[in-house]
Amino acid sequence: MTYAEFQQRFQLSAERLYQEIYRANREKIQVKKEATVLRNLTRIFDATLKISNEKGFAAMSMRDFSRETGLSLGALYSYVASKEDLLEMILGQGRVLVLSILEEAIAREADPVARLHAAVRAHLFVSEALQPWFYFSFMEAKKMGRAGKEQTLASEMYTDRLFADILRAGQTAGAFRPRDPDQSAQAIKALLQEWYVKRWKFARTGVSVDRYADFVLEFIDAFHLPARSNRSNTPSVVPLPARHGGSRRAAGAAGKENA
Amino acid sequence: MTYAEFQQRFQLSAERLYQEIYRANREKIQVKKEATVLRNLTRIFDATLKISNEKGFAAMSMRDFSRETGLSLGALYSYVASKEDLLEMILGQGRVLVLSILEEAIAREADPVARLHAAVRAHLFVSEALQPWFYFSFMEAKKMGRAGKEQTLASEMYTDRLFADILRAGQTAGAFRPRDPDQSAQAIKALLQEWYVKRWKFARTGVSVDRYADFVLEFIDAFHLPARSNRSNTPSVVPLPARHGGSRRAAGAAGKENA
DNA sequence: GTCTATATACGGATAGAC
DNA sequence: GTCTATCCGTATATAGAC
Repeated sequence: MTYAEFQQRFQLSAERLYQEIYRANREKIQVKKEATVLRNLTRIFDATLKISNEKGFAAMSMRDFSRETGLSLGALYSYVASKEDLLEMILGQGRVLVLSILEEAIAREADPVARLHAAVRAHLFVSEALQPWFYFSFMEAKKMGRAGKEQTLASEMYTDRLFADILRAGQTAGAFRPRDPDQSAQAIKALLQEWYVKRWKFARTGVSVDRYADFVLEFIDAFHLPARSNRSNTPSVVPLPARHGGSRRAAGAAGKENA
Repeated sequence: MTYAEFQQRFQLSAERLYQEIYRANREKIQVKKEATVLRNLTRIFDATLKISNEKGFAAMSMRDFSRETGLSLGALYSYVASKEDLLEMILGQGRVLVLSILEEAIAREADPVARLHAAVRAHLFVSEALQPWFYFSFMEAKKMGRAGKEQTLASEMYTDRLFADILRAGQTAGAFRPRDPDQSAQAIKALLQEWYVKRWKFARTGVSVDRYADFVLEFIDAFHLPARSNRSNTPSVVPLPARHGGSRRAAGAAGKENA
């Protein structure tokens, strides 16, 4: 599957995420006219992700926030009960959406190798479609209260297990070589994480999700698949020609993970 | 090389890092008696890393800080000009130390495979010895001013290139298969980063640095080395037995990356 | 060198007019 | 529904005694 095909199938976007957050918090929001609420919540969430991903949620003042959204302080507080509430609204709902799509994407695959590939691609594609949210979630999750942290941890362990189970099943079926499934799952997730945490690097080198997905899968396959399917000296992912013009963007790139 | 051997050779510790920070900032510090300064700076840096790695540097108030160090607010300000200054002192000096050790560790290795292995092990071992600093640096680097961000970026690109150059040289020499050296370097760094960013996971599963180093090297080798050396079905890194008692620690673990 | 007490500003949050 | 004006706690940072 390519990213374009994924998008055609799942129609995943920030707007979709925002709608889900709205649906889950409808009663807490004072303003009632749906069209208005959706328009302003979009501004609110966009601004939160933008400012936070530049300098951190804690460093985002309500006044920065007011300026970026174009709404006054008073208006903001008729959408959001508190700054902490804003954090939990955003973090809470995203996880559900991500997991549901991941599961739907691998459900139809029976073959272990196909399941592994589908899961890797799906994770990369979801994090591509919702990159600012993923980065935000990664950086800010620890600042939530006790309940929020436990949910984050649970969801982290859930995806670890999702990958580990695919590997275990594949090893039992003889499709994968014997490798520690738990360590492999964690390593795979580290490679997936790289896509949304270090996105500015990929932007600089002009690597697309599809290209990165191919690369990651070759890397993972080389370790897990039997040697026979892994003897090639001509990878599908060939080196790019050196990009001498790339350094022009270097100066301002640190911290602009959200560009 | 094992971690124990690494430690015997380099004697790397938080104290060593703190001494280097002190040397680089000696004239800015008002207090002059060296023994006193070193004792209190140790408390100051330990407290900063501890509190920040729990809830973020921005959320650490000077009163938290005063309580943790056992020094009054007034005393703190005779060591540190401002909170921002504290951030830059800590982040600035660590990078230099890390790079010097990395280079020293690979200098004596001529063979490409040995160089790659030495670099991977050295990076893991340095980040093990200075884990709180690495985590802090990863999470807080973007909150620095313009100059600080550029240095961070430069150092990030420098290590990228260090790994990419080893791969390139090895490919020219025929020791590695043709794989995009830049993408590989980034992937390797993602695996190294996992060690200090998700440390609570390794603590939970009881994985040591040495064990993780073996795993990462097998993973990397499977992708880069010619198929002949990569056909084994009996990896040196065998799966651990399942740990059923592990979930007891689950509840409080999120956010305690620093334990 | 270290403390306590305090100046000063900035933060989140709310009241009430429109 | 949105705004302006403002409350009030907490933050960083400093002054000056010991």
